[in-house]
Amino acid sequence: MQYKKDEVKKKLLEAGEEEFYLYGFKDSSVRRLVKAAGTTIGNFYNYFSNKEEIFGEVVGSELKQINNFISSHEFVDEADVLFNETETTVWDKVLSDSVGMFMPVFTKRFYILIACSGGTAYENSREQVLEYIKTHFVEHALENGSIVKNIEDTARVLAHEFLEGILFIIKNHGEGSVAETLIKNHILFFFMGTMGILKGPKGRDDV
Amino acid sequence: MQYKKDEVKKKLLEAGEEEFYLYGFKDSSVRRLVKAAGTTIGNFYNYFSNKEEIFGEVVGSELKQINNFISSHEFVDEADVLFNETETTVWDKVLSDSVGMFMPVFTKRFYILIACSGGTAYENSREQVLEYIKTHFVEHALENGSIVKNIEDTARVLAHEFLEGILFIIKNHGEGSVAETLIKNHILFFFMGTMGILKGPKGRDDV
Amino acid sequence: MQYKKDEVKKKLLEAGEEEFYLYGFKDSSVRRLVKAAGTTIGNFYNYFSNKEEIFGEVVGSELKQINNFISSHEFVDEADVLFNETETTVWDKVLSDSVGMFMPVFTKRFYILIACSGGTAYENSREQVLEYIKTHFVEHALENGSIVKNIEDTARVLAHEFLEGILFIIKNHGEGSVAETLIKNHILFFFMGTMGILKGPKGRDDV
Amino acid sequence: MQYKKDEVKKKLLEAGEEEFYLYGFKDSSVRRLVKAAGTTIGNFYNYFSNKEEIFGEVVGSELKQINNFISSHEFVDEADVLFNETETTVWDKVLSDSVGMFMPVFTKRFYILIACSGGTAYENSREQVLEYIKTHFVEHALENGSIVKNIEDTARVLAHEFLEGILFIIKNHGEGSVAETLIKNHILFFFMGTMGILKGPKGRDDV
DNA sequence: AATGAATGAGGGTTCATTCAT
DNA sequence: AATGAATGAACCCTCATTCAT
Repeated sequence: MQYKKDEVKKKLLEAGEEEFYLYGFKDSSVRRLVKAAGTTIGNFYNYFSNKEEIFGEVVGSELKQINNFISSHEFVDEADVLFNETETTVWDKVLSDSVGMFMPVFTKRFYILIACSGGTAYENSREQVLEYIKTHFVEHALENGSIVKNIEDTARVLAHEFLEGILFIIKNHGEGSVAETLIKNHILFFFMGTMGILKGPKGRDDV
Repeated sequence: MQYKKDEVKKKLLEAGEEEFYLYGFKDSSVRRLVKAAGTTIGNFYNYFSNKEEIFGEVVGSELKQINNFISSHEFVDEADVLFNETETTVWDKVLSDSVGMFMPVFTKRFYILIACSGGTAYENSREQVLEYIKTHFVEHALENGSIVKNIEDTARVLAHEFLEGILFIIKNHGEGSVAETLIKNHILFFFMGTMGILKGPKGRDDV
Repeated sequence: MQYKKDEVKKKLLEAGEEEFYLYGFKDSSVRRLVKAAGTTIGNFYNYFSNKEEIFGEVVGSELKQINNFISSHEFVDEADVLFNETETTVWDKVLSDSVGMFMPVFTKRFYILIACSGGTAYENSREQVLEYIKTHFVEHALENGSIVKNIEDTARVLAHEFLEGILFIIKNHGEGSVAETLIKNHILFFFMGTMGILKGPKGRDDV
Repeated sequence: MQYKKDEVKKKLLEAGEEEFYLYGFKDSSVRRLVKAAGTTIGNFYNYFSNKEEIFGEVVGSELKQINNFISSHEFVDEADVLFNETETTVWDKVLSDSVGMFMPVFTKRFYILIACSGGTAYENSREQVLEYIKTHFVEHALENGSIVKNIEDTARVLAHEFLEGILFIIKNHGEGSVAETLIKNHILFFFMGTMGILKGPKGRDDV
């Protein structure tokens, strides 16, 4: 009976993904999960030693991908291009070229990792991503000599906002082309706003 | 009236506030709540007929305040001033004058009402506030002849982002003067970004 | 504030009567009772030391009355008249004359004592009344030389039936004139049936 | 299927039968029930989704049997024979022949269904059976031109009495041969009494 | 006398997890 | 590998009763 082993595990992971996505880890139910996967509670524990473990397997690869992404500095490099580009009309074009690079990160499982991991060992992932966004935002902000008060705290707020925008888009528009457009708008908005409050109104240096 | 009635009810409400704030309504525990309040389960039900009722008493006045605020159109009027002000240097001043008006709304209990009410009759509050923000954002956007794609969906994303920014500030900075500064920055950021993507780069109409 | 003491107690007893009548002792609620009486839980315990005590005061006098009735042999004497009357056409008249004598016993509180006392010290009242009915039924039955099998057990069944008929009438028709008619019919039915199975079909001795 | 599944379910149903029989549905306790069945609360909910479900499984087949019985009109046909038989000496013989037909209906679970179902979806069963008995009683009564006052109400009283007699026999004598004798006597008593008050004393029409 | 706050046991039910089969 | 029965703690809530005021 074991020849379908991988398939069962796959179904459990898929059902787990949906379960955690819909209810969050805390309010997820193993009973409901296994029912959706078409197997039984007992068998569930042949594949995972507890509820947290399957959560880890659902989001684990996502976490690696994020870490890879972060350490590759791809995003930072793109941001550099935008920040250093004074001619804002170019932004739209640059974004269109590079947003496709970010999209593979912004998946349903990314959403689960960040927004549904409360009560697990992964619940600090959000904080890590937040810190990453904030750090690079602050770096650029300081480089550009912002005169904004509470720059550190404001950076955290904006980082949070940025992240929440992404999560909202994933949640409501999945991973399709509409999502891509919205994320492009979102990033554009974010840079516009950032430029605005860091460099001053109109995004110019002369203020 | 018994000797400690008001005091105990106050303690219960405070403990409830903290409980709902930390765990959300769904994952809150009456046992933990009453323990924190220094009383017993049985006594809890002398003050509230069920868990949802105490939640209602914690956030009820908040909801009224929000509704008053929304129907007063104060925020909309302020937004009008900002949107119609082409000289962006004025924005900072206008905001400094008016942000104090919004602050009384942005309380911890506002946070609970919006972010911790899942499972209660109040869980649609978030959607209402979101809709309110979106509606007025879209109105102005359309007035200003935006060329952004998916304006409706983008509006929802931005509305969500705006709300999340506020909630984040409340969660991390309470209701003090730092919070006020952050909210000012946040709103400024939001308008800068909005102007940017609606009117085009540099906030000008000529693009 | 004590000048209305008796009145409060009276209201409690009335509310108790209704409470026990509607829900029975076990499922009765002191909270509901005191609410109906227009007073408070605390005050209730100034008048009665516990739930069973008020039950006792509601049905106590009833119990005495029944005991008086039983020891007075009024019912037995009437039954004698009927049993010894071979001309059954007279029964109706005899009953009409004597049923008024029984009616004061068949009150709402009698119903409560017999049918709603489960869980109290009074729950054996039913058994006592049953025994009383059975004893006098059996006495007459033996006197009349019944040939029925299991006369003792049958007597208990019939006694129970008789009692349940009375209780049903009280419950559904109160203590008015309709109730009186029904009780008359009921007793007539009971004697007819008793005569039938004890003396044989047609109530004659020759079978 | 697990090794003890059927056995445990059987024990639960037996314990449930006893629990409902002793305390009625409302005052029954799942904790007590599972203790008597030798299992745990948690396990109970592996077999039944709630307290009412096990009640349904205890009495469900009984309800079907009653409905079958009622719709088969067996009882009515037997009653016809008795009512139309003027020679009452035959009654005893007729009853002896037919009472065995009713016995399978008069079980402990029938008792539970009728007398212990308060608070469940089955609590109207008593009323249905009562109505059934009353209807057929009234039919015959009207056919025979009774002169009894309040025939409708009296019919309900007698129906109630009849039913209570049966329940009492089940409660006190189980389902054995003694019960059969008592039920025979009970039905005989019932017909004797009915004939008596409907047709007049001595069961004749000439009064 | 009157108030109602306080207590804690018990109500039905859900849960993740263990383990015998 | 697969099944689902078994466990017990925890969930929200109701109850009769006590006692400080």
